[in-house]
Amino acid sequence: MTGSRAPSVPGRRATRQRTAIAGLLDELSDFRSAQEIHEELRRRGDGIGLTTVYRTLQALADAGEIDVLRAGTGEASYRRCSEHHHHHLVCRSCGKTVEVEGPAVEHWADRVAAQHGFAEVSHTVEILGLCAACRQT
Amino acid sequence: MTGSRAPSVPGRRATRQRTAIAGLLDELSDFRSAQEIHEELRRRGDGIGLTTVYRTLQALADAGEIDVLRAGTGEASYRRCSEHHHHHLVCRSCGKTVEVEGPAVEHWADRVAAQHGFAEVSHTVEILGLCAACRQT
DNA sequence: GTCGATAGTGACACTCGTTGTCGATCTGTG
DNA sequence: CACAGATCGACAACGAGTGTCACTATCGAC
Ligand SMILES: [Zn+2]
Ligand SMILES: [Zn+2]
Ligand SMILES: [Zn+2]
Ligand SMILES: [Zn+2]
Repeated sequence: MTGSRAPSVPGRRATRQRTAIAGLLDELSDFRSAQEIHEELRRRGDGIGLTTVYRTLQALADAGEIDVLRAGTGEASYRRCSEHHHHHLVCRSCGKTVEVEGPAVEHWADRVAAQHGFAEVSHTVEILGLCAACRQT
Repeated sequence: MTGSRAPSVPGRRATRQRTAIAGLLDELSDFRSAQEIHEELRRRGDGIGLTTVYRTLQALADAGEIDVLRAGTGEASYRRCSEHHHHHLVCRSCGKTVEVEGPAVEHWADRVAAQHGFAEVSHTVEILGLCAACRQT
């Protein structure tokens, strides 16, 4: 289903490393840090440099192919997401992630910004909590 | 008059450095990083260590006396805010900050989290844009 | 006012996520 | 296949933030 995503961008070559990273991201459903992704790839025997992982994730994020989540510590986490605009509901214990939408929020943000004379508006909305599974311990 | 905010907390002493930091925060209306606050205090002749600035801001944030904003880089910025729950509308060019409220957003976040079985919910909402002044250039 | 316990300070070393460097290597084209 | 240049990755460097610890300042007790 999430099969072959052509690099398509001119000057962007398909390499073993990029294929491995993209493949792993397709498997995972929660946000993972660059270091976690690097470790997992190494564990699987894919020799790959940490620098390359950082740069590839950065490029994918810039291209809008993956979402970035900056937790409290400033450490960035990455996740392959659907294309349309959405936000995340994340378990602060296990990292379980749910994509959520909220037209009301989108309108509110635009309206508030306009009322104060702001333009070219963007916004960040993240919801953190404890999922049902993590609560029953 | 945002005059004298008593340290009041037992074991919390009033020092020249803390008074200077609190005083500067009272003057400023936009988010400033620890380093910017440190520089400004030095410029004014208040000899003060960067470590102390970091720790004092951390303590004030923990005590809920100031708000923390983590920009894209992970660098934290601080600002004295009103006490009730609110969010921020920030100009990405000049840093001008407006406090905004949105009951609709609060309810939406709680409802969405509950629907997915999440508890102990918190959220982060920030709106970025270009203020009217910055647009006319 | 002075004394003393102790919270606070700050120069410095250090952590850690992330980025810069640059010679070696790989890819895709002609 | 040969080649230009994109890419890789080990290593060094960067920068925000924290830990350390000897020195200092605060403030309640006297
Ligand atoms: Zn969970
Ligand atoms: Zn949105
Ligand atoms: Zn502005
Ligand atoms: Zn809120």
